[in-house]
Amino acid sequence: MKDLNLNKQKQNEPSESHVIQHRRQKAKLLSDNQVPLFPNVFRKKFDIAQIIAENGELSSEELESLTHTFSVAGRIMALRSFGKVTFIHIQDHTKRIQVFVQRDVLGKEKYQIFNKFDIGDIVGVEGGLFRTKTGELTLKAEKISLLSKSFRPLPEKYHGLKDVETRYRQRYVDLLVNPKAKEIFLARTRIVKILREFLDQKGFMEVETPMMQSIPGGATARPFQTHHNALDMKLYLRIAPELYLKRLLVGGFEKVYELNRNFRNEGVSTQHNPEFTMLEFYWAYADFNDLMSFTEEMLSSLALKMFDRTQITYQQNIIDLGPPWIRLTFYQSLEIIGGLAKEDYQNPDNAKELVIKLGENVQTGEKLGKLQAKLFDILVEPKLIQPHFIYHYPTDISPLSRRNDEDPGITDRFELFIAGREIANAFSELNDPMDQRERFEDQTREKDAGDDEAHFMDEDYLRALEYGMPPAGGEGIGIDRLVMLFTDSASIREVILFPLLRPEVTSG
RNA sequence: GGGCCGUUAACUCAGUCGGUAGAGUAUCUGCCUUUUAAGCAGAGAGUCGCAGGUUCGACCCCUGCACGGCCCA
Repeated sequence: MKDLNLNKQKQNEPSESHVIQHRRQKAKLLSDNQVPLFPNVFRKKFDIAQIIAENGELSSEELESLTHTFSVAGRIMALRSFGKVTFIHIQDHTKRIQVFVQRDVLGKEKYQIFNKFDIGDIVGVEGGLFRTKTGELTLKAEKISLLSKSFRPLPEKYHGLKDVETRYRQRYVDLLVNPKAKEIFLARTRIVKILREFLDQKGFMEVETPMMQSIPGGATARPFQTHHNALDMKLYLRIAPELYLKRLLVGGFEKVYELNRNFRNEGVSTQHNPEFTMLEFYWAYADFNDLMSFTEEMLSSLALKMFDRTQITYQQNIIDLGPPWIRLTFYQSLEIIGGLAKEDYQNPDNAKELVIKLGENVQTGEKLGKLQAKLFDILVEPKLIQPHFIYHYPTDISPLSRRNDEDPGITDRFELFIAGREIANAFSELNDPMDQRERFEDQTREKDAGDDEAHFMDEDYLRALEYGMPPAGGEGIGIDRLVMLFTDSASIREVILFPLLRPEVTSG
């Protein structure tokens, strides 16, 4: 095989990295020598982790006495050549293992071909195991073949890929070179799986309801709009599955859940991505008190399954998810944690003045409940580091919740806060169609007054309630935030594989 | 939407009171049969985010824009 003599060749495309050009030329050289660049014929017999688990403890002598070979496939992540012998590390979806490649074993021709392989190439290897002088379990290659040629250089081996923008835009590279990134998404998958198992085991049934809705409901948020061409109709991406799941309670399913994407047309921050994942579940013949205990059990058992204990560390805070969690009413929290007196938050003028003093905007005609919620957001929420259930929210910010039997101004609703953030929102469901209609009408008035987050009127939902919905409790848990908590991630973008970014500016 | 910060080689980063750029890794060439951030010798590689302005001269100073990060709304 010829040498490349790359230095003598003029680079005619200066916009492209030299590494890429070199690799194109190498690829051509391999092709010219009848080495396929992307063959799909190799079948590996082992995952690397399996080989290490089953043989990692064996002595040199025991390894020598093994009669069978091992075949693995993976990406070359490191390459150290000594001329007639080369060490590489290959990585598959489980682990890395060192491979020792010798000219005397492969033969001159095949070794020369192997010498054209690059870091980043995916290869298949077959050979026996041995231990190097330094004791590392290593595969002695009897055969090594190219399975997929790589044309782009991987990031620097020591510092890895740090640039946050590149990590998000090219997550495939991030996952390849940053073990922490990979761990986060493995954890995410485990968390989701454990939650599903928990709900399944409790007799809940997973369902799928529309993500494209003609009336977006179930949350206070601005929706995305789209259009269906054939039916020539306006559609919205759902902001929540809530109203559909409750229709299913009317339909006779008593325990349902949905764990999937919602879309809200709002800004991007460390805690908001326009598309995000929610778990919502509805439980007939249960109320918000039942849901508090249920939530304690669900999340503490999740911690136990993930870490074998109920304590988790989040951004330097040790948070104990072991039940029972602190329970305070909304008003209690304003007083005890927010440091307010009754007249500060119960008198609308005082509340309004205080909100403005705290630097928040107030719209004209804003209801007391909304002002109180703003006071809560500023004065209370950031202080709720350990798990807190805050319950009995004002009725006028809870248009789908059942009123409290003693006090119609508040609802049987709670939110769960951990690490200063809302993790769950739950309530005894409002199943009185007359009350629900009035609440929708209220919301419609607010929408007309300019609140584009207010709820839409949904006549079909009201019709469903008129057939009769069993008394029930329902809850939503933000999965992204939960994963942040369990993976100690400061930004939601760390737990979303492909977070929303502005389009990349392509030069030329 | 506002404030602050960042953008220099494929990657990680230096850098200059304003005199058109450096290191390590990676790449290429040569040597090397137990290395592991391998080593040694040599070489190539940059529209200093983009566009204007000030200046004899701008990567550096000024303005605008783009993308990203953090904080605030």
